Amino acid sequence: MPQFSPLPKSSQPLEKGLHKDGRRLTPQRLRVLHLFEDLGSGRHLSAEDVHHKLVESNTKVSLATVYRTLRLLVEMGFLHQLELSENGHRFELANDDHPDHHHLVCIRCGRTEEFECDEVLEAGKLAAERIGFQLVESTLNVRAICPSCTPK
Amino acid sequence: MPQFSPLPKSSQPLEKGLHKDGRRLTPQRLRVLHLFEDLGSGRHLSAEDVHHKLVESNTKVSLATVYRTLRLLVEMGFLHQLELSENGHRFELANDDHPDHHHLVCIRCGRTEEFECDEVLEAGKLAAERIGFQLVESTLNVRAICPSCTPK
DNA sequence: GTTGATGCAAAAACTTTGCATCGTG
DNA sequence: CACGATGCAAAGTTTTTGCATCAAC
Repeated sequence: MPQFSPLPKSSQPLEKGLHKDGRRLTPQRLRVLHLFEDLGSGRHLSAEDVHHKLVESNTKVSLATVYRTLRLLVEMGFLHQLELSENGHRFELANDDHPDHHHLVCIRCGRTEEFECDEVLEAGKLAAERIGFQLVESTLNVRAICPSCTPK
Repeated sequence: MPQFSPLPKSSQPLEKGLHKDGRRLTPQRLRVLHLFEDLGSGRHLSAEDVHHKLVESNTKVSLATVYRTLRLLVEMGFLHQLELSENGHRFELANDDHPDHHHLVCIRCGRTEEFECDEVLEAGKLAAERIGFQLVESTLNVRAICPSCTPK
């Protein structure tokens, strides 16, 4: 009988949120969320990354379920979906300790740094208000070239 | 013999930029750029949109060439590639009359509005400087829900 | 005439879906 | 034990690529 890594402790908010909508808490959903939590804030993973890491740590999960779960966790507000990659979406933990923040991406090597800026958040909020939209989130994407990729 | 719409006047900046790198000015490249110029600033087209519009106006061009041309025009700085769509990239004219601006997207219906904000640009510039990156561009993506999509 | 660009079709990359089966509640 | 979730494989999207041919320079 194969050895599986132990299931993480149940997540109260996840379980409650799921049951509220008649959904079920499954090991796969728990693992995906815990993967992000274990890695900590500020990690940007693709669906493929998530699948790889889970399979590596002996979690039985299909890529299709990873896609379904990531979409679900975004809808539920546990993850944010980032729009900064050229190829494929990336996901990060939506964490209260690490609120709305922005991304600085090197267009050559893909290195990504984060930063916070209240003025930017305020500007996004104002822009939405002024036109009568209801704000969901606003993020500043800064495209730049990092020191290692700067031509001498 | 089929009737083709007349070729637009040659674009000096496009022609010069191409020749500088040993590239060639082709009718397809000219048409793609002129499509954006004719539509004016603030239009966000997918590769498929561009292909459709060109074929509609009797321009013989393949989808593969549209993709190749869009990438080229972005590299050359004639177009910007937007990162705001869930499915597929969108492109817009990079116009001096219509400088760095930001996008407000309805996450339900996709309606997109633009706005400008100097504070945001300044924040992006500062963030890049502080970490030693060389700024390329910074845009604020505001995700929101437009009035028609707001639940009553 | 050279060599870069195009068109076509095939393939690659990414994501969704139908359906039988499994397992949570 | 009902019905939501999963796995698998197939299909759908979006984008890229190899290669023969075409055409800009």
